[in-house]
Amino acid sequence: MSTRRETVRQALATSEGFRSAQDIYASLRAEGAKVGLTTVYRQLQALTESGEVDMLRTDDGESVYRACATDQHHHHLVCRKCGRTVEVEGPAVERWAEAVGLEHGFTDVTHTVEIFGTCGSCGQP
Amino acid sequence: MSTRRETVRQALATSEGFRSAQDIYASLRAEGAKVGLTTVYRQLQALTESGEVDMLRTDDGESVYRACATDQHHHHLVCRKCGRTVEVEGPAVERWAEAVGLEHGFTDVTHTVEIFGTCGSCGQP
DNA sequence: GCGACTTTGACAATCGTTTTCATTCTTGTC
DNA sequence: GACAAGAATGAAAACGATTGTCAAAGTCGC
Ligand SMILES: [Zn+2]
Ligand SMILES: [Zn+2]
Ligand SMILES: [Zn+2]
Ligand SMILES: [Zn+2]
Repeated sequence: MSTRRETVRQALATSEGFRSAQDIYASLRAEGAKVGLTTVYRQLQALTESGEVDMLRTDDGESVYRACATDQHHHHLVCRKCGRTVEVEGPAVERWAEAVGLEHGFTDVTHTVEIFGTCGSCGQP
Repeated sequence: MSTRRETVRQALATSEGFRSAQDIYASLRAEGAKVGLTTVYRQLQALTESGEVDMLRTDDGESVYRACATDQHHHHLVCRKCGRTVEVEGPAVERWAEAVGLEHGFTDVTHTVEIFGTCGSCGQP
């Protein structure tokens, strides 16, 4: 459908880690794509809502996006320095979160789980 | 030391759930306290750094603060509607996160885990 | 009281994100 | 093709939480 959607999708597809909207916008412009910042935001939002793209917030409140390989529920192990990201699953955590919610009488239980660290490449001084 | 620190501490102590800086500032002003927004931010930052107060980000990017009962590492089960919050611990999750990090060669592994839901009181229409 | 140092808070500045709205495509119809 | 109606686009303005600035006010030791 939208050619802009494809442009943004492509930018994410060729990225290893999570990237911010501004970041994506800048690199798209750098490579000559004619696209506006507003549209990048809109497409990212649409892609996120459709589940094609994962979004999370960095420590400083910026939203960052990533096109993950799997479309199943999963979490991330993210390198604080280079952004390298590994998709991880943890059935035990899923069950634990659900159980904790029910145990306290909560319904519609969801959770956010992210793991941060310094990856092997970035760890060597 | 600072009387302002105590004011903010008190505002948090009498709150059940997480509250934003602006929110705290507004209610302090409402009850006649003479304090500036900048100072509320500063005190919250100091309290957070000292570990007395927990901070997390809401879906819409706002930072919210809470004076938790325990000073040990823990996570939260938060009601989406009324904000009621339960402090929860999950040794298994701690180990899992650490293991996932090491398994992929990551060091200085940390994690964020929050559980959201609708509490019993808010669930009944 | 006085100087040195710290704390405070009104205000301006920052910055990611969202709104606005006029212009530019698309698409369906004649 | 021409043309109207609707959707998509993006430049610029608006927004809102947070942070920086800096002069005034408070604290402390003397
Ligand atoms: Zn790395
Ligand atoms: Zn999960
Ligand atoms: Zn509730
Ligand atoms: Zn933990």
